Amino acid sequence: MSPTGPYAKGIAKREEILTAALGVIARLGCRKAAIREIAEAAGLSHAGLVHYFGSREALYEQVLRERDERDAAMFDEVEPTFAMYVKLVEHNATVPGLVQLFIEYSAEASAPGHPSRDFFVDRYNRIRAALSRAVIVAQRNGEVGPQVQPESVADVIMATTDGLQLQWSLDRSVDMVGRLRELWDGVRRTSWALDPLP
Amino acid sequence: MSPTGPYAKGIAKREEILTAALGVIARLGCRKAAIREIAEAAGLSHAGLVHYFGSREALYEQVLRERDERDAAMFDEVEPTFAMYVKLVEHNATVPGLVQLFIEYSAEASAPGHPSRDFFVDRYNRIRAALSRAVIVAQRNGEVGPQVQPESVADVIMATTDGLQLQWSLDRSVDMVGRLRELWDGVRRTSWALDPLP
DNA sequence: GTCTATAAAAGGATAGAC
DNA sequence: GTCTATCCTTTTATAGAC
Repeated sequence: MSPTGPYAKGIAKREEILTAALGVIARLGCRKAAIREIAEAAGLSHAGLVHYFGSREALYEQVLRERDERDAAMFDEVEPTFAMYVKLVEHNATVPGLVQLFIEYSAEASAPGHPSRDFFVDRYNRIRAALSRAVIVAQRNGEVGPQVQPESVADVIMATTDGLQLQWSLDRSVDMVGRLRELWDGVRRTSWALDPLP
Repeated sequence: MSPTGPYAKGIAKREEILTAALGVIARLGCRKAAIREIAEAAGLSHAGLVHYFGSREALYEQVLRERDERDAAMFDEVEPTFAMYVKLVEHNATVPGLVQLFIEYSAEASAPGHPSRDFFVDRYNRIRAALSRAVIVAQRNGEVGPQVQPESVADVIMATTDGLQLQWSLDRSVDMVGRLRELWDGVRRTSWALDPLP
C-alpha cells in the first residue's frame, strides 16, 4: 500500500471524492446532494464517480464505514472508556459534513428495505457492545456502581449522542460534549444508590 | 366547524390524505414515498393532492404540525410532567409511519436552507420549554433535587427520545419507554447528591 | 375540487470511445 | 480510469378541461 504503488492514484482520487462529498453535504444536506454535484466538486464526471462507488448509497455507506474504521482503531485496541467515546463526539463537531451525512443517511436507511439498513443495525450492535464494555470497565474500577445494566446505559448514551447531533445541526450553540458528560456523571452517581425511589 | 358545514368534505379529504401519507411512509420510508404514491393511496390524483398542500415539504410539515397540536392540547393545559411526556412516546410506538416521518424529515430539514428548518428549530425550543417546566415542577415537589439544570435535562431527554426512535426503527425490540424511564430515574437520584465526583 | 395531460427538471445508471 | 453521450425513471409543478 505504498503511496507510489500501482493503485496510488486510484486511492488518492478515492479520498478526494470522499472529501468532496462531505463538502457538498455540509452545504446542501445529504438529500439534496446529487451524485452529479459531488462529482463536479471532486473534479471528475458523474460517470467517473460511479466507476469508483457504483451508487449513491454505496458512496455514502463507504464514507461512514471508513469513519468507523478510523474510530475503531482507537476503540478496539485498548479497553474502551467513556472518555474515549467523548473524544470521538468532540471530533465530530469539527466535521459538519460527516455529522450531517450521518444524521440524514442513518434516518433514510432506517426505512424498510433500504440497502444500508443492515449496515446501521450492525453498527449499533457494535457500538452497544463497545460502550457496554466501557461501563463494565468503569464498574470494575468502582467508578460506576454494580447495579447498572451496561447495555441499557449503552443504548441511552448512543441515543443521546444521535439526538444531540440533530439538535446541534439545527443550532450550533448546543453543547454536545457538555450534555454527554452530564449524562455520564448522572450514571456514576445514580448507580451507587439503587434503593427504591419514592 | 360542524361535520356538515361547507368545508366538511374538504376537511375529511384532507384527513384522508394525511392518514394515507403515514401508511405509505411506514411502508417505504419518507425519502422514497413519492407524492404520487401518497395521492394514489388517498384515492385521488397527484395534482389533486397538490391542490391541498402545495408541496411535498408542506405536506410533511403539516402532518407533524397537526400531531404536535394534538399533543400540545395535552401538554399545555395543565402543568407538564415527565409521565405525560412518556405517554406521548408510548403512543408514538403505535404509529410507525409517524415516527418514520419524524426521523427522516427532521434529519432532512436540519440541512442548511431547508424550508422546514425553522419549524424544527421552533419545535425544539417549545419542547425544551415544556420539559424544563416539568423538571421545575418535579423540583417543587421534591421529586428532583434543586441542583439540576432544567434546560440541560430537557435537552438530554429530547435527544434520548429522538435517538431511541431511530434505534427502534432499526430494531423493533428496543424498549423506548423503558430506557426513558431509567433515564428519568437517574435524574431523580442524581440530583440529590451533587457533591464532587472522584 | 378534481381530473387529464404535459412539462420540465433532476436523479441515477449504462454504453462505448479514448 | 475517465469522458461524452444517452437513456430511463422519478419527481415535482403547471395548465386547462370538466
